[in-house]
Amino acid sequence: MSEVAQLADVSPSTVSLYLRRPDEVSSRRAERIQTAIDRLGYLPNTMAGGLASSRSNIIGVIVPTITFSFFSETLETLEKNLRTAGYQLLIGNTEFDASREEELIRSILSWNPAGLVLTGFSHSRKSVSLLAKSDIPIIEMWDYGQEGLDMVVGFSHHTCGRLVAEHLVRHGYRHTAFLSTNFQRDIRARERYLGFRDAIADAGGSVVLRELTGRSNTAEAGDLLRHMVDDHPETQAVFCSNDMVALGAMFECRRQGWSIPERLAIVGFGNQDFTGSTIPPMTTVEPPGKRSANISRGCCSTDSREMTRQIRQRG
Amino acid sequence: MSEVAQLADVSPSTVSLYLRRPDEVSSRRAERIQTAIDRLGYLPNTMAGGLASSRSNIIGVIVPTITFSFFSETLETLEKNLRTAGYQLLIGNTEFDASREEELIRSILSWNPAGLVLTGFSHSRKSVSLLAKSDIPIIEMWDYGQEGLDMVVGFSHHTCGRLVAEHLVRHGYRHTAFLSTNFQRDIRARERYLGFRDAIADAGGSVVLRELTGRSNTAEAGDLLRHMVDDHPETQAVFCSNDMVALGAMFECRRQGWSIPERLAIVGFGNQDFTGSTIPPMTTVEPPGKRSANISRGCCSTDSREMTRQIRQRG
DNA sequence: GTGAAAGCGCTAACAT
DNA sequence: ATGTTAGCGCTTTCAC
Repeated sequence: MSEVAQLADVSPSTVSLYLRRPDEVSSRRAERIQTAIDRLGYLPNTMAGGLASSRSNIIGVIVPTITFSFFSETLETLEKNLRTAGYQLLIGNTEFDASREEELIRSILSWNPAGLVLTGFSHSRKSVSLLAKSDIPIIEMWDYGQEGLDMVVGFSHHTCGRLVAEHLVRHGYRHTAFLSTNFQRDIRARERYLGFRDAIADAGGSVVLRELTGRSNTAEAGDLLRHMVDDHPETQAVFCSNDMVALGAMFECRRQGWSIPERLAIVGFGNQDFTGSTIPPMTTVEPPGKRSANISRGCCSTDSREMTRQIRQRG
Repeated sequence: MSEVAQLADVSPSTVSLYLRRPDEVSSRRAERIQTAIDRLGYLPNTMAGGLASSRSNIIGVIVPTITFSFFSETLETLEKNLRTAGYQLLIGNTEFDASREEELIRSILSWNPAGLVLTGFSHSRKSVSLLAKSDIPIIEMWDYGQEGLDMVVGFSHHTCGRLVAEHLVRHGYRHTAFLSTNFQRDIRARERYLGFRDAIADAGGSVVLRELTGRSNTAEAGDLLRHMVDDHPETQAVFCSNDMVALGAMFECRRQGWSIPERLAIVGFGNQDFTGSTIPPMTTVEPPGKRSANISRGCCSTDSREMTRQIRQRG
């Protein structure tokens, strides 16, 4: 920067000012500075700036995995919105591991981030105390219904489960199943299950639970479904923890000659692009992943409950 | 840090040394320092450290989008491997926009990263000159066959297209189509098309090209396929630019009563999890996304051509 | 093995 | 609107 200042024949602080608030520098000098910057190919040193101002334009985002389409879409939307506000995302993925989350929080915090976005409410005790010490804005996303550390943007998975259950009951289904990715990994799938189970129970129906052992695996979903129906032939409807699981279930139905939804109704979660093209079109739930990006504009609505109502009835 | 030093009754530089190379500090003091760190909940300031040492543990990774499963899987694998080596990923997504890439390169470079991973060979002139000035290791991934800026890890999409074509020709198909996400966005899909087209031409066959207008859209893929077959009923096989497009194509076939692969063979790209569960199981290409992570261990093999041979013949 | 001193490249008062 | 000055919290010599 001092080189730029020298070449432009101004003081370093004027260059600094120009870089941060260009309109507070006279146009004559601004021009000279810009020329010098271009000539030298000057790139500011963000770390020096961050140290001096003791802040950064980094916003940490911690998700369980970026390979789930709803998380990667959330990230992409978040990034798109925050970028225009001048922020950079530092993305961490925990792989559904709490100790990994703690480690990530620690390392992100050490960057003096402008904010931190976490997934869900479940954090280690140490993570919580780390976060308590920092005074940056913290957002917990993708869940709703508990008291958060700071701000909460999300929806209630329990309610989501209830709504799907009520939807199915309304259509005459009583004997149901929940086909899920592993609860230990996917805590929110468990919440949806609990809400689903409660509402089905309220309606006097039954719920059979089946958890996959691996990560979201379409093939395993098919196998589990087949065995589940063997054990519980009365099952009329299956709520799957995500669209990929539901896709696996749909293919298995076809393999077994079970018509959808007459023999077995299938409901997904995620509203992935392909769900509108399956045969029959898949009934699924659209989580408000794209709206969560609004937090960047200070609109931290926690009242997104209504969004889980967005059950795409298709089947 | 000075607080820690005071509490542990050592000098700040000893604390610094302890943090970086613990075994070079006497165990007595090490213990005192660790106690002080725990008591104070001390978190190092990465930016100060980075400024002083003029390096960082950041590795920038720029991909077109994190919502394509092969990129998000590459990212996850990269992250897993680099994390153990003490690095942090700063992920940027260009949304297939070259000017956006330049912007990202600029902003990542300003963090003094330890390295930079780019997707493909296509960079703006300015990006190239920016990168030339920096002396950090640069990796171009997900493509192969051109001279790179520094290191290259990937495979030839052109060859991939050829191999799929040869595979189809070997199975007796001559009249083919290429159903693709938009070439302007997905340059590598275009490369696969070119290789495919050349090899089909060599075999005396025909190729009809259809590009989607939006982003990977299963529904649009179905529509395009239908119209394409209307126009070219002689078509026997379709190579799709990714598995999602292929999924849309498969559903459309079923909708139209076209048996796979008798009426129409479908080949995908990506080897996504679900491809093994479709009816019939989808023939697809497994890109070496997970092996690209080996770059972290200094193994920058560019000879990954053989990997495109991993055509999962299933149909 | 440990500490003192000198920066790293900026920003943020403040004075002009 | 511009320049001067004093750090930001570390790392890195270099003595000891």
